[in-house]
This record gives sequence, C-alpha cells and structure tokens, in this order.
Amino acid sequence: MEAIPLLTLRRLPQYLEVLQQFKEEGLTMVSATRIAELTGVHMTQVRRDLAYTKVVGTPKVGHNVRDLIRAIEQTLNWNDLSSCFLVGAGHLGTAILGYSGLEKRGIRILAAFDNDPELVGTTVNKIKIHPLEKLGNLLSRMHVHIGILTVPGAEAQQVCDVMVQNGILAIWNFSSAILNVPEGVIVENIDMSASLAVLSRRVAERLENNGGNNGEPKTIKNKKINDRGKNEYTELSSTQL
Amino acid sequence: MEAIPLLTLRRLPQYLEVLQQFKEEGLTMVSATRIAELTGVHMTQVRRDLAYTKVVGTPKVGHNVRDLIRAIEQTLNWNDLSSCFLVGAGHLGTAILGYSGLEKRGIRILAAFDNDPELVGTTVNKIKIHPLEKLGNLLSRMHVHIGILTVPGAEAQQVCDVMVQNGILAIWNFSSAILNVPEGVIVENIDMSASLAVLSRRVAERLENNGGNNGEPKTIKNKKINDRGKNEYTELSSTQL
DNA sequence: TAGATTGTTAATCGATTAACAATC
DNA sequence: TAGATTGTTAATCGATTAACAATC
Repeated sequence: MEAIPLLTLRRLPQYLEVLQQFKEEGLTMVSATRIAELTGVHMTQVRRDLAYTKVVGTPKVGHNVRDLIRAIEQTLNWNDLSSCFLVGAGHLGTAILGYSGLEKRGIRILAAFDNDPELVGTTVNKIKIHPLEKLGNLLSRMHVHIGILTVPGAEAQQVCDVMVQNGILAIWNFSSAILNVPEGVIVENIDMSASLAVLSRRVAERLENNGGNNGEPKTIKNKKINDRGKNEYTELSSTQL
Repeated sequence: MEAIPLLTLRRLPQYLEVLQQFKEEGLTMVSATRIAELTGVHMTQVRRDLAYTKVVGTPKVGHNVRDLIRAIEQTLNWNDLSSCFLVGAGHLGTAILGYSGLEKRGIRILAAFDNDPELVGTTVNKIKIHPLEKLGNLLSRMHVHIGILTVPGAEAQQVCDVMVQNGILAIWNFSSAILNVPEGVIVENIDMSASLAVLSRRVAERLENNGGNNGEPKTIKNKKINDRGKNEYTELSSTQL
C-alpha cells in the first residue's frame, strides 16, 4: 500500500467537505478547478492529490461527485470502522466521546478509561467509563490498536507506555506531551500549543506592522489568508466537528 | 516585525516544553544538540529556529535556559495576555474554558457565548456565558480581537461573519468548517479531520504492508516515528494541555 | 590549548506550481 | 469541432540538512 504524502492526507478531508456540499446540492459532476476554488488549494495540487485516490476523471467534464467521495473515503480507510479506546474522560475526552463525526471518519470508540472514581461506571454517549487499571488487560484481550489520549500532559507518557506494552499501533494524542514510543508506533498529535503559537505570532506581527492600529485591518472582500491555503476565494463552508 | 516561518512557529512550543523540564531539573545551560535529541527535531533545524528568537548562545557552552524560555515566549507574544471571546460552550468549549494552560500562552478568555438558554447565565472557570446575540455588541465595545470558535460546523460561518463585522483580527477555529474571511483576518484551524486522516491512512498502510499481521509491529526500542519529527530519540515528555 | 558548540552559507530534498499534450 | 479539463512532466519554490569557519 502506497504511502501518501502527509500534506495530501491533510487536504483530503477538506475536499470531502466541499464534495458533501455538492452532493447535497444535487450536483453529479465536479471539476478539480471548482474544488480548488472552494478550498483555496491550488488547482494543480487538487489534481495531484486526487490522483492518489486512483480516481480517473473525464476531460471537459470532471469527476463524478459520488465516486470521488467514495474514493477519498476509501483512501483514508473511513469506510469501515476501527475500534479504539479513549483514555481521559475529562471535558475534552467527553467532547470527543460525544462527537458523532467520528463514526463517519472510521473511528468507533468501544470504551473509555479514567482514574477518577467519580467518572468510573458512568456512561457518555453509550460508552462506558472503566477504571484506568483495566486498560492494559482490555487492550490486549480485545485487540484494539488505536488509542485516543486525552489525559493531562503529566500523565500522558505513563498511559502511552501501557498502551504500547499492550500492542497499540497508533495513538491520537491530544495532550501536550511529546510522546516517546518505539519505532513503528504511529503518533498523531493534535497540537493546540503549536496552533496557538502561530496565531499569537501572526496577531503580534500584524498589530506591530500596522503601527498600533488595532482596529480594522486593511481588507479586500472575500479573500482569505490562513495556513490551509494562503490565499483563498471561497463561497461556502459547512458541516460538523 | 519579521514574519517567522509557519513550521518554525509550530516547533517553538516544543522547545519550550523541554526547556521547562530543564528548568525544573535545575539546569542553567542547554545546547541545541540536547534540545534536538529530546524533541526529535534536527540539530541544525533547532539552531536555525532559535536564531529567529534573536538569542545568542555561547560556543562550547550553549544557551541559558531561562533566557531561552523568555526569548521564545517573547517571540510568540506569550508574555502578555491577549483578551479573547469564546463562542460555543458545549463540551469542547467547556474543556477550553477550563484549561489553565491558556494563560501561560498569552490567552485570557474574557467571556463565552452560546445560544443554548440552559447555558446562558452559567459560569465555567469564572467565565460567564452570554447569549449569542450579545457577541457583536460586546466584541466592538471591548475591542477584543481574538475569537475562539467552538460551535458546530454548520453554524461556524455565521458566527465567523459576526466576528468579522465587529473587527475581529484572528479566529482560532475548532470547527470543521472552512471559514471564508476577508483578507487580513487570521484563521488558525485545529483540524481534527486532517489529523484523523493521517492516522487512519498510516494505520491502514501498516496493516496492509504487514500482511494482516495486526499484532505487534516490528519495533526498535526508543525510536519514534511521528509527524513532528520523523525519527526521534526521546527520553522524557511533560506538563499539561 | 583542543574540542564542543554556535551561527551561517551551500547543497539537498520534497512539495508546489507551471506548462502542455491528450481527450471527451 | 473548439475548448475545457484531465493527467503528467518539467520548473520553481521553500524548507531541511550538510558542511564549515568562528569562538569561548
């Protein structure tokens, strides 16, 4: 199975988002050009990214919306559900447990774990919260190989170690800890600090460069600057998460 | 004020994390080499990144830990607090309202907003939740220029528009919506779908390439693969988020 | 001093964009 | 058909890594 470039993988869900929109609007065909306009990704980039999904379009016409959605979902393995455990049922963990979008993205949380006796035994979104001590045992018995880590940073490595010892293959890490795992274990970080760093600095740069004019920045209608696509002309947004 | 490259900004908080560790351990000096080892970032990369903070180290000795922490925090503008509003006080919003790490990162949430009458009037972590209708008015009156968006994707663009109309400068977007904003408005996305896409695909690639051997992957001790730094040899993790 | 480490210039690498032939 | 769009090869761009002189 071919390794798809990191940045391509990150863009695919964006295409999926606008494609869902098109589907809802009843469109059957769409061009890479149109997807490019709505996501702010360069037209050529979109074509190249879509090529990784093995879909073939028809010149002058474009791609079939339904086929394209299916192809992207297949590429991301979002068609069938992977079982996973969530550790850390605080506010963030609860938010994730309650998030209906996960199942659309191939993730089914089978059980949650926490070391707070108040939480153990309760249920969030039909998912039971177990004591943390049971994590290792259940992981190996149930052959779960994806873990969602929503514990405080100070406890993250510890929980991570238990996961690794019990055969976990991938960890979706929401803590700020830089996890130390053996080679081959996949770690994907939701790095809020990194994101905030970019935001903070960009704000500071702008305020300083505008000479303290902290009111309206100079703007041009409908042009967007962000880290997804630098300059973007978009017309719509959409759905959940 | 110089524009620091995106990927450098994302790495700076990682350096900060290991530096805090060093400080707690009582170390006064640290080399870029050591930081590189613990974060998995290439040694030369670390040196280059640190150069953006304008710190100067001393050959053979390295950098002063306290000075380096201060320099990075200054670079990210994490020293003084920026006021901001949070919109969407569901589980995710509540998790963010309760997160103490924000103030260390230059963010103070002054008020929250939601359209659920059940939530309006309540308080989370001493932050009052106001009705959504008051957002525009308060934004412009209080000269707040950072907004945290934790509403469902379907409502995100709408709220975003209100923010923009009332002079917002930057939006920290936790929804899956691709926000359409005028040029000059900074959007920083916490893109869970993008992250999950990478995780899902990498897992699928590994399972397929191992020929269905979904038990233990081949591993080498203490070597780490993730998107922060490809190959990382690390010894510790740390703190919160 | 000798050697580790800094700061920076040059080389490499990977990802993005431009260009264009193929085609429905 | 003519022209929009695809798929792909070549050129460009930016970020990473290698190399090395300066130095405490």
